[in-house]
Amino acid sequence: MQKEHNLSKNQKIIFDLIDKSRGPMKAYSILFNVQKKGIKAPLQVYRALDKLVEIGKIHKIESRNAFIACQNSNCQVSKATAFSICESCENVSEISNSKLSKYLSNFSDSSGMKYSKYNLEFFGLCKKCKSK
Amino acid sequence: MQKEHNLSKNQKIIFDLIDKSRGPMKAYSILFNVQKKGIKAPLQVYRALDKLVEIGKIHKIESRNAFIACQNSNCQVSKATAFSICESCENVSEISNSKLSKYLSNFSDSSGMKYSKYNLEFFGLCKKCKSK
DNA sequence: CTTATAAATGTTATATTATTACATACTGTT
DNA sequence: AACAGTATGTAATAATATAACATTTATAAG
Repeated sequence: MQKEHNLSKNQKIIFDLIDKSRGPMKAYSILFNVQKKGIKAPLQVYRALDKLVEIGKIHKIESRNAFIACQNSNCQVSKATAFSICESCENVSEISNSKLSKYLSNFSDSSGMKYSKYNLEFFGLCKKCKSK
Repeated sequence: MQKEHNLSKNQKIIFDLIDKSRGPMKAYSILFNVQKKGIKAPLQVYRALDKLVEIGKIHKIESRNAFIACQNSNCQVSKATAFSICESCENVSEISNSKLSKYLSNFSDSSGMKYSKYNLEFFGLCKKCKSK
């Protein structure tokens, strides 16, 4: 049961763009693409991105400074994320594997720290690129 | 048996600084700190950082755009890294847990992609910050 | 030793990513 | 209507990172 977040005008414009995109999008590429819709400044983009990340509609791919729509319908908040990234074609996909997420969500080490969030990025070559 | 990498002058200056630092250091803070040693330009710093990352002497904390010395003596290359990050004091430490690294190194999902590298960042409150 | 090659350095300029600061407007309560 | 919280608009600037080009140093092969 997903809480309905009524996206604001800018949030909706930016989410729709990212959601339609094939891969992760960078902030200034988003900006360029939404200028015709009246969004003129980087800050307008970053504010929408911040909110969309906060509510889990998109995730940030930290190693790429790029944003991707959540591909995991029951992922309400970005607190347990895993991605596979092709180092050749830069294709990114979200991994939803319940064993992995269980394992990592319950992970604790000797430091006595309780983790509330994690982000995991796997790198390699995707099927297509491997066979080239 | 660790391959001896003879660091160059700039690499050594920058590695020593990061290694002595308590926590992760940002590129421009490194630059500021090594200017008295004759390193004047961002690119000189980034080139040394790139090399040090490549040979595994330091790691990049992607979510923070910062660099930390490898705390794991047998980690020759940055191909399997995990960190715990306190969201309050920003303390970062490298996790070396053989079960975790085995689990992740052997992980494969349905996409048919074979991973050659991963980076995992856990977030939470460290012991000190939790008790405040 | 010298020639070739790769790696590292120095320098300037510029590209890319992200935030500060401040003013205004919209949305949903009580 | 008054308030609080959220969102927007705009300009300026900070922070992070790379491109391009010239030169020098280190390493290895002949």
